[in-house]
Amino acid sequence: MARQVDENKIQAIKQATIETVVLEGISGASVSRIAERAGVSNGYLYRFYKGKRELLEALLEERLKMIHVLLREQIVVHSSVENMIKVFVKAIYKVAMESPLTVSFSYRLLTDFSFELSKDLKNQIIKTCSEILEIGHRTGEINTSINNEKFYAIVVGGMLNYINIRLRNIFGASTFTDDDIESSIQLLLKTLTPTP
Amino acid sequence: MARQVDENKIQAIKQATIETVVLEGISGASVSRIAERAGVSNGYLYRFYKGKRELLEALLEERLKMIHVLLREQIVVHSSVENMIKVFVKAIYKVAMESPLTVSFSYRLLTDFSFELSKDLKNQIIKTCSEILEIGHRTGEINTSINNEKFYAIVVGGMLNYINIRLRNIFGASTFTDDDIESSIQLLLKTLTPTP
Amino acid sequence: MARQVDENKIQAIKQATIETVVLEGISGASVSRIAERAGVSNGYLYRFYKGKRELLEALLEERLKMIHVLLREQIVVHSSVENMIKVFVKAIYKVAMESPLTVSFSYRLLTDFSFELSKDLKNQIIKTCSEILEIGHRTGEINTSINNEKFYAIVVGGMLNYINIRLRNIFGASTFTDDDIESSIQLLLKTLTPTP
Amino acid sequence: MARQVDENKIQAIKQATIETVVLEGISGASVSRIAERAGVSNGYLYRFYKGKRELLEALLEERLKMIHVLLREQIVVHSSVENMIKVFVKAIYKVAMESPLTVSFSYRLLTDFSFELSKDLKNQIIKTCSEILEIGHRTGEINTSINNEKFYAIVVGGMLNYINIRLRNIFGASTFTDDDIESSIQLLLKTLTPTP
DNA sequence: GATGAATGAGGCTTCATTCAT
DNA sequence: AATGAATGAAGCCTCATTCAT
Repeated sequence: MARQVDENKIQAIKQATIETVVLEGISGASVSRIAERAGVSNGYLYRFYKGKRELLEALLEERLKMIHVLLREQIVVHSSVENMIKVFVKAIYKVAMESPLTVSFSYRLLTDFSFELSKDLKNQIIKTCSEILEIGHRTGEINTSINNEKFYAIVVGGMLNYINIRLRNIFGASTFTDDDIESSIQLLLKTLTPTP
Repeated sequence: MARQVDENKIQAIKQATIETVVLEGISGASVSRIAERAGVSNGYLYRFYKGKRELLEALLEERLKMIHVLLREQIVVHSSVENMIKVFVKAIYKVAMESPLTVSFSYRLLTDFSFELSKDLKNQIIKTCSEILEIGHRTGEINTSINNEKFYAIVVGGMLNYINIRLRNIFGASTFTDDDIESSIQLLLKTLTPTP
Repeated sequence: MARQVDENKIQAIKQATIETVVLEGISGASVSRIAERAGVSNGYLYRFYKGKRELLEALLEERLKMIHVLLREQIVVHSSVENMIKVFVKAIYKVAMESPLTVSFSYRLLTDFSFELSKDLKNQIIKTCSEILEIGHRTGEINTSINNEKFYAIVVGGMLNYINIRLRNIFGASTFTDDDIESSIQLLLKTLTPTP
Repeated sequence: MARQVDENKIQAIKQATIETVVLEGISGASVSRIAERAGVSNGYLYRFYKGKRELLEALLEERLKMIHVLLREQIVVHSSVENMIKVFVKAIYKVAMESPLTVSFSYRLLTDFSFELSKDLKNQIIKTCSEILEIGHRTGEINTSINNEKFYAIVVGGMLNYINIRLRNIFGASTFTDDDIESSIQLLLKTLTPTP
């Protein structure tokens, strides 16, 4: 009887939020500006999110969950950390090329201490990291001085940081070459490797 | 004498700004809170800065100019990129240990695309990077696929990112060991080095 | 048949409005909350009322008309003011016991100067009051210093106020005894009676 | 050095709040309208009150404290309940004539279940009521069936209600005669008196 | 007819900025 | 010179109302 919820509009809100946060900064991302960019009325987003913070955190959660899945998938498929890293890095670059703003968005909120991930996702990420670490330590691929936190900082944080800086100047025409991917992989592996 | 007082107050404002931004977030850093922390009246701040944004950008500029100087100094003193990196990294860590909030501050604003560096500083940074790169390419220490942007991303961005993540959990008691410094150096050199 | 359904829904809306206003306050009584409580869609309500204010005023009008009828009926049946008051008070208490929220609702809106009764109802009430007054003055039952306004304030306002205060603490288990009724009657009569 | 807080403006805010609530209803009393009427900027009142609710409750508290004082003073001066009531009623009427809106304001907020008095004031009021009751029960002036709550409802609530209804139509030129006062006194005394 | 998706005016509040003192 | 009183634009959010379905 009534109009159906317009899925396009929800997507538009998500997309507009990501764009606005990245292009105008977190404090520049006012609800009005997001709504305007999404082509939606000011109060509409409150039908789906309790407020602005919830919107941002939900999006951060969604994006990081996606990244986590990329990491977790590798455990199932590969038995060496090297291969896990290789495939993971390639996957991240794929995302960065397809929707660069998304990566910047994740990075920005992750960097801002005032946004929190859910306990649940945090635990999953820690679990995945320790599983990979355990493998790496067993196979001797990962330096024993590296703990969960450092591993995450290097692999996820490091990748996001690097991509973010690169993206800063090349939005739109963002192109990463195979060399970029390959050198990132080598970089990460080297960092994790035990010092001889 | 009068000028002395002013200098102290300006320093207090700068320090308060850095602390407030890092500890309460960019959006939590209102002018009142900064002024309060600096022990200065609300409007006093406007004697030196046109507004809040100018204050933040001036501070960012100042901090990054400082970092730039650390980099530039090396060109004069050293002839190999390896030594430049070594001394630069040590210098950055020194700053991070003496005033960790300063590093976090620079990182936070640098990450936020809505804050801009001056054209002038940008150019200087680019110039310094290309001079180092030129040396590195001549001596064969740096991979030819690395351009100005990548160099900056890796050396400055990478360092700030890594230190910031480490600082996140250890404010106050922040201690970096010689091992941290050494491994960062090795990491950067490895990344820059041409693949054999 | 179709009309039957409508009648039920209108009643549900009315009842829900009364409950919501009393239990959540006038400003807490949003259209959505009323509609939700009535088990009706948000917009359905606008088929019968132009807007929220009209809904509230129509209900206030309806309830006060009802109270007015209780008063007016007495003129036809009784010839002494004493009897009029007696029966009227009993009738009001009956309503208060059967649907206490209704009484609170009328009281709340009547108390709020921003809601208006229709000119028509106002005139009817004035007319009824002056007819009773005329009788009372003729029979010597009512003090000549009491005019229409005072009469209304004492008899209707006073009753509603007293019942409302009592109800405030006893919603649900609201019980008024015969003593309550009797003492209210005595109180009103005494107040109206000429001082010897 | 800096401007001094303008006491007039604070008074203007209080007065404007009272006027707006009474004349436009509680829900019509928006912060903008209050500020406008007070001739003060929109955000100014947040320097003195945390928010709209606090402003209203502080004012309610202030006004009711004043009424409570009027009641409490009588205990010290008089030994019979009759005299206490007499002087109290006269005092209330005085207030009603000097600043009628104030009385309406108190009544309105008191009637709205969503506004609360402080525990402290509540306790003081209860204490005062029970002291008067105790005296009245000892002297036989007050019906033993009347408890604190009923006493308060009849004496304070009843007076406010009556005055409020009367004021509704006569703002500005509000005049209460000595007869009004006298009949209110008789009314209250009669209500409290034990039935023979 | 009936729904509830969608709107946007308006509410409350914060805070950068100005300016009288 | 320095303060902080005062402003008002702009932010977040609610909700009465409209209208496509």
